Amino acid sequence: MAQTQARDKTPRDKTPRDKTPRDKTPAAAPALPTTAWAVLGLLSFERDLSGYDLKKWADASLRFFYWSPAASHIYTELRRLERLGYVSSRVARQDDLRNKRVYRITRAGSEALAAWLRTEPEPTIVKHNTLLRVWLGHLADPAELRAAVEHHRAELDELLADARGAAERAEGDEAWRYPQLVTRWAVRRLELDLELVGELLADLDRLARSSSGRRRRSR
Amino acid sequence: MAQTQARDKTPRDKTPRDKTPRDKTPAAAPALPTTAWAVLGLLSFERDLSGYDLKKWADASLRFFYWSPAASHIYTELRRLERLGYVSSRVARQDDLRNKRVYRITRAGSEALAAWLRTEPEPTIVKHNTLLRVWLGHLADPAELRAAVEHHRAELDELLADARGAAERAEGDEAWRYPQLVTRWAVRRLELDLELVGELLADLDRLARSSSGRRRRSR
DNA sequence: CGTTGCATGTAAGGTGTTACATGATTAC
DNA sequence: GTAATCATGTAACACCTTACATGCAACG
Repeated sequence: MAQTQARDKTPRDKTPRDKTPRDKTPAAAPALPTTAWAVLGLLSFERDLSGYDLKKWADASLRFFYWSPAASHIYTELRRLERLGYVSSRVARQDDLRNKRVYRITRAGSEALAAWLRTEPEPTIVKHNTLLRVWLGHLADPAELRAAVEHHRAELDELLADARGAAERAEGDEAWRYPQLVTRWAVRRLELDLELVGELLADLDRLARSSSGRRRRSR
Repeated sequence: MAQTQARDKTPRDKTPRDKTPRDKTPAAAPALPTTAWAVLGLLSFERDLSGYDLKKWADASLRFFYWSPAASHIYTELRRLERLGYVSSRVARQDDLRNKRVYRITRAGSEALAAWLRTEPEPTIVKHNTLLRVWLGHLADPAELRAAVEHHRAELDELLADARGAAERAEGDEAWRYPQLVTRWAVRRLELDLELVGELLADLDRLARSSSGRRRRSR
């Protein structure tokens, strides 16, 4: 009962639902998709980042415990945040490269972000697409099932390597202690996940062996 | 680089994209949202289930390692599956209760499902909304941060209890060995998650103590 | 000379959610 | 009497993705 429900939207009251805040007081954080808060959060660490920078940052940090939005999505959210007054932007001239638009969090943005942090966290979302296939194992060829799980293991390996890299790179910096904490947590979690995958493979093999007596597989 | 990308859609070729299969040979599984396969998968275990039944089933199994679709969504997917010929339905009369429409997987449905199982699993999706808040800990009050994590722990506790219940209930049944395997896996994973949350709380406390010297919190 | 990185954005549309409507029966 | 369970469905729409367009600079 915990996993599904969502980021409570503003009650649907038929009016075209104006996105601009109805008054100046930012008391409670207005309903925004988590992506917007995540992008704003990235800008709370470093100023003058471009959409392109933010995408790279997201890939190098958010990705390990949340997920990384599409680049085009980041640009869209940035424009929304600017409309709300949560970020300001300016064009940074680069003589060697193309000019870029860099963003900076505003006072109002910091306050809104802090207010959002005080709201109750949405439930964790886990969609384990490999497990879903294992769950339907009675319809699959044991060897192919195994291959799917091993493919998943390879992905975890890669993700873990990346997360470890990120954890090392993040070391030492004062202001980044919380992201560090989370990155280390992500590493530990991926390690445990890999252990579980190992057990899963063993279970799978046992199951395949035990039913190989009257093996009546089509195809 | 693994977490984001998605269920590769059929290449966008401008034509209105007919959903009905273009010919009779079901060779490759047509692109369908995972939810559709999950619903079809539920029907591969038991026949003559109503939309209502399926929702309950999803809540009692899928939920622990995937997620549980909204009831209205299940009804929509069932109609799509029937249009595709993957399920058939009939009205089951009930004299005590309202009549209901029950569904059954067809031959074509089983084959399409098996074909889908042979496709490469989509990457695992994890959106850890509590960790996202911890990640932004420098903007939060330590006590409130702790409360958020404890709230998450309570949710995990509840989910774990439910998963354990499901694991017990599923025991013994021949045809359900794979779902059992997955449910047990989900239980183990939730247990590990709870351990990690404990560690996280300890880390958080350490961090809060170490920085309580020049505590300069706004508000 | 093709690919990769930098850099931004539009358009289309799929996936899934909430809100709500409806209505009967059983349980407290 | 009122809440919960059974049972199905429509409408609106938020969220996010892919495909694609554009263009320059550097690298091999």
